[in-house]
Amino acid sequence: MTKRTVTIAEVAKHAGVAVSTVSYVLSGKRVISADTRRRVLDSVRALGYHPNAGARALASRRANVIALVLPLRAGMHVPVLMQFASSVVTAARGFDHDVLLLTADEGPGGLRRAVGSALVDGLVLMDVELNDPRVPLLRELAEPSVLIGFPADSAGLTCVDLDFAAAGRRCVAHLAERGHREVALLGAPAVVYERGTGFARRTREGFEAAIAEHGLRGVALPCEEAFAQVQATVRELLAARPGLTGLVVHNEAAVNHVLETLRQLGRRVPEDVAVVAICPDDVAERAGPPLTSVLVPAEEVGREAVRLLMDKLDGRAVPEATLLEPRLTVRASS
Amino acid sequence: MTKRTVTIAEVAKHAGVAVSTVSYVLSGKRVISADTRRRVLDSVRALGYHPNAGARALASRRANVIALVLPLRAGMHVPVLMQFASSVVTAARGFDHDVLLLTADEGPGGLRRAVGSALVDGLVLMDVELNDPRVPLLRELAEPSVLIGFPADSAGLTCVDLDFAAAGRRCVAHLAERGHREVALLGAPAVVYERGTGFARRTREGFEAAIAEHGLRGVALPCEEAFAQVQATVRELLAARPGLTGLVVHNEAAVNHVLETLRQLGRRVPEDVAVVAICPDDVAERAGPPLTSVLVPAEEVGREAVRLLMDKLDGRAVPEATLLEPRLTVRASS
DNA sequence: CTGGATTGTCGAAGCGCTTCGATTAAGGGC
DNA sequence: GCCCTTAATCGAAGCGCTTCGACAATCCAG
Repeated sequence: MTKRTVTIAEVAKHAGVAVSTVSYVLSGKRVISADTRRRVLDSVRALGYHPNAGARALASRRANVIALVLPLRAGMHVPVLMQFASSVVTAARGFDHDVLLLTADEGPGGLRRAVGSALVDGLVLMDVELNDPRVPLLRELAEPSVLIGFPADSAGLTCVDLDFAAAGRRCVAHLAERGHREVALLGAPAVVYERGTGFARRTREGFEAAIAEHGLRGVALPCEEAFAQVQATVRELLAARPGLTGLVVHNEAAVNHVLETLRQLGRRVPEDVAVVAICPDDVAERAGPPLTSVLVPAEEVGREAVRLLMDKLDGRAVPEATLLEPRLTVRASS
Repeated sequence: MTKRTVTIAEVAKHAGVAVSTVSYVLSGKRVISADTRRRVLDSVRALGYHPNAGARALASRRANVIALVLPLRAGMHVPVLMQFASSVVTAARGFDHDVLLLTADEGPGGLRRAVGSALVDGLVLMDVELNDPRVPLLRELAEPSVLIGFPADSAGLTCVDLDFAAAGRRCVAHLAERGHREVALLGAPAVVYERGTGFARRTREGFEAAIAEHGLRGVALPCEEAFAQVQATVRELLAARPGLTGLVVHNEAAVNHVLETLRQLGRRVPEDVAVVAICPDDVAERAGPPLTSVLVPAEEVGREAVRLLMDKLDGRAVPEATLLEPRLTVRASS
């Protein structure tokens, strides 16, 4: 069907116009008469023309590609990353851009190379931590960029994330509304807090602020993910706080273990203990019972990140911080 | 530090050589004296030179980029995809290639565009199903490619995957060795079999072949993922087959629910029922008790896919099918 | 009518790189 | 010592596209 490789010159000849006219039809950067435009587009279709990406990038100094930079230890916090990635690609395609996948494993050289070689026009960094080593590099490169997550010093950077503090508050507010007076947060494993991962800390801060505000009693505890450890944590928690009737779980790997332990201890959910989780919807829906939850809106975060980056690439001003509102879905656990 | 954008001409001037000499030093395609080479490389470093990717692609007709094509409904089978992606990127970088992320959501046009515009030199398709719509397109495009997973008709295509049939057999063999005589496979949700997803079916076939071979009694059942449904399935299974003492679970979302149900029914693992899972190591390790498991070696599959693609790009012959041997890790559940 | 805008199209000059001869300088056989 | 290799480097011609200035044709105010 289509010839081996069709160039703009062949399209121009086929349509009986100059090469530059074809280019202007395709880019819309100059006015071309409707008649000519139609003929050109017909030729494009007839020949199966696709502009050569390299040539275009070279001439226009725009690759129309953005980089999506994976976090360092890809092992962590994994399932949601794929959703980010997927939505970033979809959103970018909506702006006629492609997405290059980069890992931070390659070190600073990798980013420097991608930017220096003009492979990409901008960067989206996923899962940024409080003291992320990619951040100083980013400042040095001065390439348009958007971070998913907040570093310790976010001055001058464009960051997007779910408002985890609000999510923590939202969960507590929900439990307070339901009449619970003593609650607890089971969060990420201790090592995650130590590493300074923003989302874990911010949820805890939101949780603590909200229990103060609502006049509840409560604690925030880290929570490991192995069954035996979860079991021990939950046992100790309930033993230490017999009056506890509300639980916020921000740990999707542990949440099923938490539920099982409650059942083992004879605590019914939601009659004896109400549970609210911060986790993806599929985990919440599959749990027994299905969990009232706040979702990390990966889809929306990715889309927003791309939108912001496109604004920056086009020289528009963007807000430094974009925090997405948590939405709580009530299911059977509260 | 580094100037705005350094070109090869500036490097050449700085080193006192011709532009082409710099190019040959960098590509190694012609012999350059050790002395000149050193001077050129010094200049490259001093100026912070990065070859412009677009120009290079245009002149050499090689983008040094491969496409990684996500499956259609990214929702399915998700966590492992990120591991694939990550290992594909790492492997590709080892061959001095970058990775462009494409979704199948964009439809055939997306692939056609990426290939037609010479954005990419080759394709890796993730999570290929038996009747994957991307496959006919791939044949039409005739672009070097490697599939992760096997379509119904894989003639002429290069495919890589874990040998799921062998994995199913391996699990049964392990249970047979431990003296179990009646076993069952709890697999993917019914809809996955109906869609014709290769890995689910092949595991079941391996399982069925192996129980025949070892003279065991057994059934293979699909398994939904919601807690209540898993519970019902396990209850019915145990009621129908009181002599059952071995379970193979090929469903990482359901496996914790299966374990809880066994506990509820008073069946101890491994004393009363042995469980072997096909799932990522982290899920197996976090379970209670930690599960004997066969891992989907995502890391290795990704690396292998890239190696094969590079061979094809360099015109080397490659085997059509590459099946990776399953490795079984014995933990506390068998 | 005429002259200055406006509209639509063309041609050519790059963008930064690779690659193909061509060229020069040594090296070696006789 | 001469001629033919071989080794090392150079120069120039593109690769396919965008973009700028120029130009012809059309328009409309005066």
